[in-house]
Amino acid sequence: MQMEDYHKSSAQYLIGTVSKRSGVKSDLVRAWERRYQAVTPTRTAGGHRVYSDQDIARLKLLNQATSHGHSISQIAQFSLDELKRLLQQEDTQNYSPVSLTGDKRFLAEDYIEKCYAAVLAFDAKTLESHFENAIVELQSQAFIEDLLTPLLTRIGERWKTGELRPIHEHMTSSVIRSLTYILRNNNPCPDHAPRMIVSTPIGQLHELGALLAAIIAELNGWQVTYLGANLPAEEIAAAVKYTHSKAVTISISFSTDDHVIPKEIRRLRKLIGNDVALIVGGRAAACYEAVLDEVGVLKIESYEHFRRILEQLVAGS
Amino acid sequence: MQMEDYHKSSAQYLIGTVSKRSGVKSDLVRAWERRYQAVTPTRTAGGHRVYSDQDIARLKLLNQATSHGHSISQIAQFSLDELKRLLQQEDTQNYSPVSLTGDKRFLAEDYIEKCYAAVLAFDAKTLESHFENAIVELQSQAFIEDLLTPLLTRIGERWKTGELRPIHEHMTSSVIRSLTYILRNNNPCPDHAPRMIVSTPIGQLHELGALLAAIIAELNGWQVTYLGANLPAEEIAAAVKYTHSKAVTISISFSTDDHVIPKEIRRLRKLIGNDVALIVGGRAAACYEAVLDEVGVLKIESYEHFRRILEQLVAGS
DNA sequence: AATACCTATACAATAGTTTGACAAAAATAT
DNA sequence: ATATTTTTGTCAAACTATTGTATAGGTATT
Repeated sequence: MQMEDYHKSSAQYLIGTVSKRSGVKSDLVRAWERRYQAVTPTRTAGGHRVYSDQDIARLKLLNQATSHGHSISQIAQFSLDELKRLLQQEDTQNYSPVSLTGDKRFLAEDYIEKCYAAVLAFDAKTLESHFENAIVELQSQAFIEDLLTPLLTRIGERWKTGELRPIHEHMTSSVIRSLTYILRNNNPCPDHAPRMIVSTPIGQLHELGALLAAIIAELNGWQVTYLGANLPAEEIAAAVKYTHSKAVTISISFSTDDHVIPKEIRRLRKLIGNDVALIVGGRAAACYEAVLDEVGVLKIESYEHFRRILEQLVAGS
Repeated sequence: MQMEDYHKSSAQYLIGTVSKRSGVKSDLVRAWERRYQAVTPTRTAGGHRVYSDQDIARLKLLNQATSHGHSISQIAQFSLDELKRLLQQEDTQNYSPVSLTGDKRFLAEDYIEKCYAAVLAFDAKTLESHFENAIVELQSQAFIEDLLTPLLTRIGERWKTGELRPIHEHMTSSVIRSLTYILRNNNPCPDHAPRMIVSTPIGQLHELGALLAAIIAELNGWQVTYLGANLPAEEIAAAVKYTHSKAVTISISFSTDDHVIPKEIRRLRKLIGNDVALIVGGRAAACYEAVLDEVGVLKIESYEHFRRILEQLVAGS
């Protein structure tokens, strides 16, 4: 999985580079290894030591710690976290930092608050940096489920009450769209992944739901083409044809009293044929129950439910 | 299938070309192949090595990575993605490699063709990978100027003639939006960068122009908040207030005969006041000359001109 | 025929390895 | 307080690995 790739690609530096980066002389690096196993590099076929980024970080911290008066023999075997804590305690003689042991649910809630605050303050940079940290801390899975889904739901609600303006949503989707890149690279999709088109029908300008669906599908092994909001049925159908997609997901966030949406859905079904799965999600999807049932649509009821739908589609082909 | 033909048809360079483009001497390219299988070119009937674009990008990255202290034997077999990640992490610590003299203009034209072909084939994955390689090969600056600008212009034209459909544009902007992330990380913006809002006025659904403006501004040291397309003046103005922006850039791609645009522009100027610069670009901007002059708008005439505007705004504050 | 590319081998410059020694500093015992 | 250990950083010698480059003789392409 990702973890393994990550480790594989992190064994890479020879001792000279490590020395420059960490500030610990080569001889000393070797001595610390010999005497206390402070680091345990792998070796090349020829016997040269090969270090990872973690090792460099470790040596940096050890170096700092020793110059703060700690004896190398005592701290050589500390973990990265322990070393960080050590130095933090010393730098800021204040109280101890956050407990890292807390379960992810709590962590995610914390992030939701921070992210929502950034949205409210219209601070894209901070929002992006919170997201980046959250992806690392929570792993993609929990990031989507425990942070992104509830956050976007909340944004949808607050938008209705007038606490948030359209631009808050625009800004948020802009940030999330650029994050897609990281998420995709964390989970490179297989070569013969099933394809999917994600969009929003004409008249529906809110794209957060669609964006979320696209991300979830990508993380579950689909190759997604995300088209953004507000597209007529013909266009969506054309994209399906071009990409030979097996499924289309559209998101409906607001109900309108005209008949545009039902018409579009019927048209879309006719254009893509019955072999392509049509999936509909979004807060207002329930308002069109009748049409959806009529044309054979899979309705998304929850995050879990969407995942099950995706799995079944892969299995049943 | 088309996909595969398409990929295969791009394997075509001999070692001399590869050497010039990647900056790795021919002898060394061969040595890296012999010793570590860093690249695995195909061969002509006569035994000459034949390389693909991917190989060139790969060698370029390997070259950069080695000058960053990685040992070639350790990284030679890394995938393109792993190498990119490697260098991205390091770009955070800043380090600018020497740019080669090779004529980028020609290279960029080559990329334009490839990218356009991918757009036409509606192949998002390939398009993204071309963009990624191009950013590495051309450096951000030339990527924008010699590849992205002409490519988007061409897409705009072909859209008019009906060769391309709306979804082609949607797909392209989707890909470019997620690339924003790389570009931003290549050029981290300073802490006290001037801020700018970029959007498209109500009724204008084409966002490629705005997207381009946002990217250019970011590369020139602005902190940009990109809001996407189709926003009323009130919203744009609110975003300006929230972010304390010094400038607003809006893009107008199509002229409509109603009076929506002129009204929106007048309203926008009134709402943001005279202290905030109002910049307008886009193919159809010229159609509204009268209003633009009336309310004091900076019109973008070319890539170069836009950059000058940006510089003057920074200087004159 | 000229140029560019091929293989194979060689070679020098770095940069890394081990083993062991040594003195300054710090800790401990007297 | 003084003497004795222990810890710790540094260095040197002899040797090996890595890596970029060079040379020689031949082949492919234009």
